[in-house]
Amino acid sequence: MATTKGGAATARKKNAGAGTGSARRAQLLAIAAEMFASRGYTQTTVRDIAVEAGILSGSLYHHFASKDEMLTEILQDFMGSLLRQFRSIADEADSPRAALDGLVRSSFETIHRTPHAVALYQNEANFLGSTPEFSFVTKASREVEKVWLDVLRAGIASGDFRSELEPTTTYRFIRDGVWSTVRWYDPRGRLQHATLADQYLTMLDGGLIAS
Amino acid sequence: MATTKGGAATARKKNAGAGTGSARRAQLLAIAAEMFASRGYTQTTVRDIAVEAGILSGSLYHHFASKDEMLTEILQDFMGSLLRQFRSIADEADSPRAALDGLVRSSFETIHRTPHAVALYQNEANFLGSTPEFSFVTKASREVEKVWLDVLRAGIASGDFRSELEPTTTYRFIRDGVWSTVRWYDPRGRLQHATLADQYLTMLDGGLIAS
DNA sequence: GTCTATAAACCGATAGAC
DNA sequence: GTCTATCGGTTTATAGAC
Repeated sequence: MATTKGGAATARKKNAGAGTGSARRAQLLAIAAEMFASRGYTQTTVRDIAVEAGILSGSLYHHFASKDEMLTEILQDFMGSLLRQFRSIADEADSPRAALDGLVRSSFETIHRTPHAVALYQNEANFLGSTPEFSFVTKASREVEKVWLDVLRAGIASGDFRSELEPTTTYRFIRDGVWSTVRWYDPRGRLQHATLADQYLTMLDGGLIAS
Repeated sequence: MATTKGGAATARKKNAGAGTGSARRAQLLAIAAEMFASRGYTQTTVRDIAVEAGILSGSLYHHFASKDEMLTEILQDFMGSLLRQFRSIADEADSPRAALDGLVRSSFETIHRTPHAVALYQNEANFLGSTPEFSFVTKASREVEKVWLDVLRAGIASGDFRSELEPTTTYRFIRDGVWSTVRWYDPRGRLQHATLADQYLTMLDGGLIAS
């Protein structure tokens, strides 16, 4: 744990000199993310990742200090960019309705763009939350929640959203309904992510019951 | 695999004679379910379960042929009773609206009553679906989907539900939104499952947007 | 940057005594 | 029904040659 950054520092140094970007490191992380997402973090062995990358398991430790470090880096990159994305959408929206619409569409876009990271977060976040090493995940989740809650509360206050809705519970229902999509959505299938967002917003905005 | 039922048969035999019910077996399964749900199936070791039960890991194999068998039995009991429950609700409902209302409320009730089994199904179903031994889970899931889809289609056909909704996608959104609740709902907390169902149905029926 | 070789720990499962 | 004792296999991770 104390030597956690050894391999990483070496890789970054070399990369900074070459100027090509740490392509190898990023490539290995992409492989790891896909396998972590599809078969689960604990079910994926470092051997599995190495074989998929065409090297031996020991060689992975030249790039990463531990298996945990791979997961940490994947989730940190994901949570960081997600939070920035959500904040900019909420900041630039003209109305609570437009903000919520943008947040939902951005979420489906994210599922389309980085399904592995989303699935990983979706499947392992609960377990990870209990270990101190991954407390940053819980922390980032709370920041994201704050953004959505502000939008919902503003909409209820302005009369745009129904006042019967309890903000926190409503947020959780929406969040889970949207992110769970990653379990069955196929990025290469015929159902486009924008269409999916349309369908979800149709249901969410107007409800199920015909008037 | 061939001797899968050895331990079980022994336990049931002894139990049938004593007439006390296979209380020990059920108790061990309850312990296993809770640990599988809270820290994940693969992250839970047979040693963990044994310690929690106050025995040694080897002793578990007197009751169960394998760790897999414990998971199978938990999920089989759960999926079976869930399917029966859903079918009876759909059959006895007077209208599509009443049927959907009943299905949703019954789901929240199930989360309240057996949170561990729900969480287990929610967290491991995707992974389990790929192994032939647990194909019964996927099969039961499809039967459940059929019940919900019939209700949604009937409601759209009768004009009770909005015709813009695509049944399959709508079902998945509802399913995920409802079942995901298990991740944050506390059965012993102050928020009752019936209240939660009310809040979800308020959002689902009428939508977010104020009229 | 990768390979060879291996350490150290852990896992599921078994055989047989009590 | 539980314990003692242990086997065989797998896992993460390390040290050092190339």
